[in-house]
Amino acid sequence: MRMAELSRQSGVPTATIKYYLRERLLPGGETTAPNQAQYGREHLDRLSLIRALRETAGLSISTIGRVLTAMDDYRPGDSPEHLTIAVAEMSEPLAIPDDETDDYERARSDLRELLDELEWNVDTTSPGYDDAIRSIVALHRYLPGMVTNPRRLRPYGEAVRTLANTEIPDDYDPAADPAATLRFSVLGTALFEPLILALRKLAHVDRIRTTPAATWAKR
Amino acid sequence: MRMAELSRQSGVPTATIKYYLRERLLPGGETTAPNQAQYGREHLDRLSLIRALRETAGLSISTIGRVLTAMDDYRPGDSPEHLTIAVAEMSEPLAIPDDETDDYERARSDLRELLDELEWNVDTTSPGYDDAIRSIVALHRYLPGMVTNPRRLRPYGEAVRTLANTEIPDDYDPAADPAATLRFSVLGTALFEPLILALRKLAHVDRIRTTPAATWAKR
DNA sequence: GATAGTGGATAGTGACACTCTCCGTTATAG
DNA sequence: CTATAACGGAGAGTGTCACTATCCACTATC
Repeated sequence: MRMAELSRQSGVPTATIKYYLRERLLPGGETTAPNQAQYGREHLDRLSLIRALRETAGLSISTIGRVLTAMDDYRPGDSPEHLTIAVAEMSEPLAIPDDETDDYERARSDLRELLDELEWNVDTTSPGYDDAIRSIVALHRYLPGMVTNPRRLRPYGEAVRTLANTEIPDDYDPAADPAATLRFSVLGTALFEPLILALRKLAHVDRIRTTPAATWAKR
Repeated sequence: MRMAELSRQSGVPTATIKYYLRERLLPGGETTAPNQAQYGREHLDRLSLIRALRETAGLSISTIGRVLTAMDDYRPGDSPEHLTIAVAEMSEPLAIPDDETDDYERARSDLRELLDELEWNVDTTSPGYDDAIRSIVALHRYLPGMVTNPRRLRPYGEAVRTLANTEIPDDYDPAADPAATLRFSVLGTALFEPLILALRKLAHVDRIRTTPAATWAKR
């Protein structure tokens, strides 16, 4: 398969494929002549992964590059925890502005309290940790008076724990097919995110339409 | 308060404030002379809302414009369901490409089945509906073989329903302070989103580190 | 009355994700 | 064995976006 066919099957314009090649998101094909290369199923799969992360998850090209590099670095036999390294690359590391260390300290202690209460076996380098800090700081900043202690945050922790339990079943075996597991791990994280947010909005509508009816029915 | 002071208190550069004024995100101050205007607390609050939607929720300027317009159109006395109109503006309407109607039809029927099973009182115009369709289509497209019937999606629905129940408590009274309720509704939707996603990643790490230990401990 | 600051208009900037054009080379149809 | 189409690769160009900088005549304030 050469470029035109790769473009046709993937639905990605050749100019864009060339761009991804330049950015090293996509490995080059096997060159049969100075200006001829063969692409295979692997390129098709990689292209589909890139488009999913780009269009659906909204990641930038450079972030996708980091995620793909982390995925490529995975070796069968690595502990399953390595699966999370690629996921960690999906978010930016935390940079604390000089004048806001207090806010971050408070957020850190709130999160630590929450994680202790939930008895989660995670640490400050785990994927999601920095994002959680950022979110809690934003909550303090933009919804002043919003408490972010475990009493308030625990429902969120419990809700996502039940999700994690179904997403990673008891018989989950990362050793079975490491490449497929890795792909599923990254895509699952990225593709289910917008679904969760969308369903939450729908749940809000249902809740407003049904439960507090008594409050406004009498007006 | 004039522009320099508004900038100092909000932490937003004057050039950016002027830009928001041009884009009509921020109403002009009360003009006391051809080149003098007074700004108040309302401008400070609005600016904080804009920054939250921009920086934390990552919404575009034009989307923020639509959300703010919807918020401004809210009138005390409107049914609480109007609270969701501003939230609906946070997402793009669904545009179905000509050649993919089948995928969308399948996604629609899967979602309908799920909503029926959950007995949610929502419809196709509710905020989140189009996003959910988009997500399910992406799941089919990028994780072929992924089933999206209620058996798979129900845990997500149940998880966000418990969230909605704590986010909108039984004694929730939208008539109490409509402006504050509206602000809280929009900001709550936007600011808790990244927190949910971050906690989900942490839950995955915990799950991988604890439960399926038996699977890889023997290697 | 000097100087700093103001609101408003216009133009410029840098990042981003492509997209276009060109080139010499290679496949392939007639 | 041509003629033509397609190829891979390099570089420059494009459109959008969210600001940011520069001017300007005018106003506040010391």
